Amino acid sequence: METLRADMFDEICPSTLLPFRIGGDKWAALVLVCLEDGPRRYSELRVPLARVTPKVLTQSLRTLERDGFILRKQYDEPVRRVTYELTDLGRSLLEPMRVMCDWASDHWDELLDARES
Amino acid sequence: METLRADMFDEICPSTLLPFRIGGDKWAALVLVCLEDGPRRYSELRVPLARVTPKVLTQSLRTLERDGFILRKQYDEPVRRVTYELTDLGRSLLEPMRVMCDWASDHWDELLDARES
DNA sequence: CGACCTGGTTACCGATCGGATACCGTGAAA
DNA sequence: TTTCACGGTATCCGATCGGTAACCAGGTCG
Repeated sequence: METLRADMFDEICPSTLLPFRIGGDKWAALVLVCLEDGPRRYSELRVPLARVTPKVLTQSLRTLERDGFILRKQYDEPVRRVTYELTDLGRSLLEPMRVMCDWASDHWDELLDARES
Repeated sequence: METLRADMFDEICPSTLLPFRIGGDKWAALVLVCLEDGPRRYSELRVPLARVTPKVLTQSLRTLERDGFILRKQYDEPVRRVTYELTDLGRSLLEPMRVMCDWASDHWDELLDARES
C-alpha cells in the first residue's frame, strides 16, 4: 500500500487537501494506516505521527476504540505496555480507504488547480 | 444508487454514524448525491436537505464550488435563477463514495453495536 | 539517589463549525 | 399596492476541535 502511505503522510496534505475523512477526526485515517502491519505501541505510533500531540493522539485512539475500529491491549508486565491493533472491522475499512486514496492520486492535479484558483 | 441515497439521508445517520466525510464538511456528501441526476436549483436542494439551514447550505455549496466539485450557474433571466451541477471531478467522486456506502451498509450492525456499548 | 522511558493527563486557548433566527433585494403575480 | 418566491445575508451563540505546554505515576537503569 505504498501510494496510500505516501499520499496521506505527505506534509502538504495531512488530510487537508484529501477530500475525505474517516471517523470525522483529523488523524484517524493515518492511525489506521499505521496499524496496517500489526499491533503498535503508543510510543511507536508517535514516531510516524510526530506532528500529533499526545493529547490528540490519545483522543483519536479512544474514539477509534469506541467505534470498534481498533483494540487497546494492556499487558500485565513489570514495564508498562499498551498496544493498539486493528479489529476486523477496522481492517475492512482499509479497502474503501484505498479506493479513496487511488481516486485522490488520480485527480491530484485537478484538486490542486481548484484550490489555487 | 438506491442504497446510497437511502443510507445517507436516514435520520439516524446524517453523516454522524457513517464514518467518513467528503471535504470535511458535514453535508457535502449529501449535496453531491442530490446533484447526481443533474443540475438543481438552490430551492430544489433545500427540499431533500430540509434539515440544513440556508446559511450552512450556502457554505457547503461555496466550498464545494471552490474545491471544483460543483459548478454554480447564474442565468440572466428576469426571474432570478441559479443552478448547481456536478463537475467532472465531482461526478468522479460518486464512485468512491459508493464504495464507502457499500462498506457502511455491509457493516451497519457492527457500527451500531460498537457505538452502543 | 537521579535521570529516563512509558503512556498518558490536565489546564488553557483560539479558531472553526453547525445551528437558530431574523432579515433582505429583486422581480413577478394578484 | 401588497404579497410571494427566490437566493441568499447578517448576527449571534454554544459546542467541539486541534494545539501548546506543563505535568505525572510507575518502573528501570546507572
